[in-house]
Amino acid sequence: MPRSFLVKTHSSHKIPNYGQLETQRETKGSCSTCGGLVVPFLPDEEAHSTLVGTPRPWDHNPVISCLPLPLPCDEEVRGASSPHPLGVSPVELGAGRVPSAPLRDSLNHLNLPPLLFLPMRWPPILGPSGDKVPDRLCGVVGTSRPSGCLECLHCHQPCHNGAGLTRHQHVHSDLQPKRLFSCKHCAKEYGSLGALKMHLRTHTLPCVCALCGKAFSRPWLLQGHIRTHTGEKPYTCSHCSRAFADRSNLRAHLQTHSDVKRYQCKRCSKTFSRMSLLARHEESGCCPGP
DNA sequence: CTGGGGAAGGGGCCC
DNA sequence: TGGGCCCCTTCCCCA
Repeated sequence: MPRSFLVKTHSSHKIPNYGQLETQRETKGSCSTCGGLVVPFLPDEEAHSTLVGTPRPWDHNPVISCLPLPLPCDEEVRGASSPHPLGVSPVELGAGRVPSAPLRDSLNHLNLPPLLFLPMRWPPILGPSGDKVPDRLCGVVGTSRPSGCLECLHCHQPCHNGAGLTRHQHVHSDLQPKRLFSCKHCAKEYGSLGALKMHLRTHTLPCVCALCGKAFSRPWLLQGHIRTHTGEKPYTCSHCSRAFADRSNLRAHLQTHSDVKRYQCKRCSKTFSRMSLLARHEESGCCPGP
């Protein structure tokens, strides 16, 4: 497929609105860790089976912010929903914080586990000294001890505060199921939401050239593209003084000056300056497959 | 067919 | 957490 097809022009593509996602997270009064949106709590299967209908330590000291629940639809928010798996109503869950339909759709497409949005009417969480625990500590899975400090649910290690508990629980990272964030546009999966967000840019192409309208996933790609308009070539070969707009192209060019080519055909030992040249060589029949 | 330049895509790392 | 940067790779085109 010609790569030109991969580049969406401004005229043919709606300008992506990343602000839509961002503004959804700026709602005041929500958890600053998850933005009231996406801190999935993933109990293992056993924990999940005991979770439903069974009082847990955090029922009384909800140090966790988000429980695995379906994304509520507007109807559910208004209280016309079916019984909740945890036996609580959307109102009890503080479902006043509900993402917009487009955002909800986006989140659902991310194949995230079902989420709950941060309850707004929970009583303040009190720390060891009786002070209110800041919102930033929510998302930590733990329970309070009689002494007032927090305790790890995995090994009962006492921690003085939520941050300490968070740090401690990194040692249990192998107990957490590995989560994958799936792209709604393609089948790719990523280990973090940040990586997925980065990938999503390759679909939305938010960086648009003001001169020709071509769109790119990242600003520096656009920067490199603009050089094709300006003719700027900041990367100069020290051997032949030839200049390039792209550092990688200079690197490839430097290979042409090298006596030793990096890529060698396993069959005929011929060497090539680029992998693509070697691949083409092999495809042309030097190394026929079995 | 081959070598090489140009342009661009995308993951990872660092600040 | 996001942006910038690095690096590698891929694809197209031309000599």
